[in-house]
Amino acid sequence: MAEKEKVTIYDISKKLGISAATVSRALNNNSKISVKTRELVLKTAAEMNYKQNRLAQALKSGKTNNVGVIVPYINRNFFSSVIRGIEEELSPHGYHVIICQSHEDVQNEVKQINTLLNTQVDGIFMSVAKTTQDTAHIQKAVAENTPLVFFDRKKNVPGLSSVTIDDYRGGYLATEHLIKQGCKRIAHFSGDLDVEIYKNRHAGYLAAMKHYKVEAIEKFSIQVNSKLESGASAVKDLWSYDEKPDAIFSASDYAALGAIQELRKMKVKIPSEVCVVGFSNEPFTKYMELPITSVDQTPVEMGRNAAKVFLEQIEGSKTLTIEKKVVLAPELYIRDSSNRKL
Amino acid sequence: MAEKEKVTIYDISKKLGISAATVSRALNNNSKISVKTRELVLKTAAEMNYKQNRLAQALKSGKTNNVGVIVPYINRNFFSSVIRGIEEELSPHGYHVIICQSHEDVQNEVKQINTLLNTQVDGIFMSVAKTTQDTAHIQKAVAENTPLVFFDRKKNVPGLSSVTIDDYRGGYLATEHLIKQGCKRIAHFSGDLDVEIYKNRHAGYLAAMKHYKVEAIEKFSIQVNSKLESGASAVKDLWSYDEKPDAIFSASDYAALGAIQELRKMKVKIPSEVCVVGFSNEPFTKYMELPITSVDQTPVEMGRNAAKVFLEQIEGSKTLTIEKKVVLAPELYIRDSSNRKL
DNA sequence: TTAGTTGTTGTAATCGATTGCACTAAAGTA
DNA sequence: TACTTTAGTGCAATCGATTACAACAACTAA
Repeated sequence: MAEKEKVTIYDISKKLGISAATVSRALNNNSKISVKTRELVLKTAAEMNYKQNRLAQALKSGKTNNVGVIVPYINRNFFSSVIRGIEEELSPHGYHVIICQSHEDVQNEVKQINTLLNTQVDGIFMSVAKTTQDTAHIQKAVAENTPLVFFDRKKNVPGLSSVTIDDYRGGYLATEHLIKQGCKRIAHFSGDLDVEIYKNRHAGYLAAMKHYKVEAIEKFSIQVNSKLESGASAVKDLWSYDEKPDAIFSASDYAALGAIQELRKMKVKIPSEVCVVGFSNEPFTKYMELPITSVDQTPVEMGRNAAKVFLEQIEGSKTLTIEKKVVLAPELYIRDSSNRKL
Repeated sequence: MAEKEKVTIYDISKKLGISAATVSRALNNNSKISVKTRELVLKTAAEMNYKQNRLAQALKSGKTNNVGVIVPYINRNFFSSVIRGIEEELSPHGYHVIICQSHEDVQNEVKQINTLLNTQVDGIFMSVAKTTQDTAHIQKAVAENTPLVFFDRKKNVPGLSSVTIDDYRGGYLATEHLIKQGCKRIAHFSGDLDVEIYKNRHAGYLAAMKHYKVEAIEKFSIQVNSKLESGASAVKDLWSYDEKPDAIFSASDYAALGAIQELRKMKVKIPSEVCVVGFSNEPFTKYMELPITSVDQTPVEMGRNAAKVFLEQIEGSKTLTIEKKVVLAPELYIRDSSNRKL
């Protein structure tokens, strides 16, 4: 009884004694069909609870209305927010979003791209794994004519568009803010400088220092990872020096938090003695007893923009691929950890 | 030049002067094919860079290897973690995960289910919107024979499986823990009691109170939403009474945090004067200067389990649908906000 | 030598929707 | 009245892969 009774256009055509072609045309609002027939078909289709089989349609048209998103981990706030942006922008256009995780591993990236191409997605969005160097797998998407848009972490592949934030500017803003708080010895916790985003944040930091003629002490630049312990141990290192920093700009919120916890243990007062600024505006930064100043990457906006670039790309002339680089402005959220003017 | 040259089995068959059927069989390791032919086909397919068109295959087989997940918002930590679990469990089986957001609105839920059914997904996972009452749209999936598995927020629909955590037990554990800390006047911040999970947490709270013979003062049960302000204002209400609570078990981490912030303003000492326990184990709870005790819902496990239920359901006999209710045990993470034995 | 196997491959239908081309009948024109 | 348009439909091929059934060759058994 609970038989899956899938109604096709043939069922409708049989019932009405007309051809399936006519039914199809009526359902698609084709102009060369009489009003009478169209209404009859539409009415019958509704009655029979007809549902278009998008699979068949996809096979015929070569368009699945599916897009794939590849991120390192889907449950990182930043990535899930970008995906939210993509979904919300694309959903009204009838697209579905398929998610894939690379687990920060190029091998997986390769597999995911291949299976996505196999399932004939209409486009791919991706933020590459930290370790990704070779871009052969990405070129493949280009070769198959599937639009691919990078977000946040990109690679330079000719013909491919990207949406990123201006990490340089983020680094600059954060540092400038610290300088304006009166800080003179500003340390920087950077991520892996081989990764573009961290390199840019670092460059922004240096540029601000230079612009305001504040000396950037070399040993004050420390490489950390996005873990609390990493920030804590960096603080320990820094405070072993005679001259101690009076501010920290961390490229990671987690390292910033670790630093704050360590500083508290050392009874260093924040922000009066040391100001701290993080990066990413992770949800926890605003919930702390001492809320942490951070650079927001506007992830939802990033997703929306990536989606828009994709839409332009497929709606535009198929043959002409336009490489588009969208750079979003980061926003500095000033909170207690660096606000001396309370 | 960058022409999308999709190689089909016909191209292979033409090149080798054999039929497409033979090629198909060779590629599918069909037993009734000579080893020689098979190897020749496989070799040629590789040379021509043949890629199976899974769309055509899906149309033929009626199986897309896609599943849909419907959640209120994808960028809530809990939901994205569940999705991660689903993805990681299903991906090795060749499934892709399509995500949809209901924005806590039944209308959207209806639309999403319909479009998912249209695209012929092999299964649907969902956590219903808070306001969902009517289940007609869900029944529809049942009628079309598409397996649907609820997680966390479920509805009672005959034949449908679900994976949830034992909210009752979570409420009980949290309350029991508070009692063992010596708390006697334990308040409860509940969510909307019409929502099953909140009702159960509340019931668990009451059960523990009863079991340990601690009086559950009625006006100490306050309904809040998942916002900081809500928790803060609930604290204000409570502290207007002559007899004040010495513990708060909040069904929401956010309300718990709001409560803590308000208590701090009032110079109430935590945990010595008041112990606080939250629910969900949001990432921020462990990062606070005063880390917050919370009930973990093991979201990734929940996702994995939901995926397993789905797999059993489709791999088992198609005709026999088994309703399976998986209930996971929540875990209490005891942290400083309620730990007096430091 | 003939009938019966076994192994291998081809033919053609199928999944459901779309669409170029052909055809019919009604309307318009001379 | 005879001829051209034009609106409305149907036929059949197509998208790419799968598979029941038929066909055929080679080989075995009688």
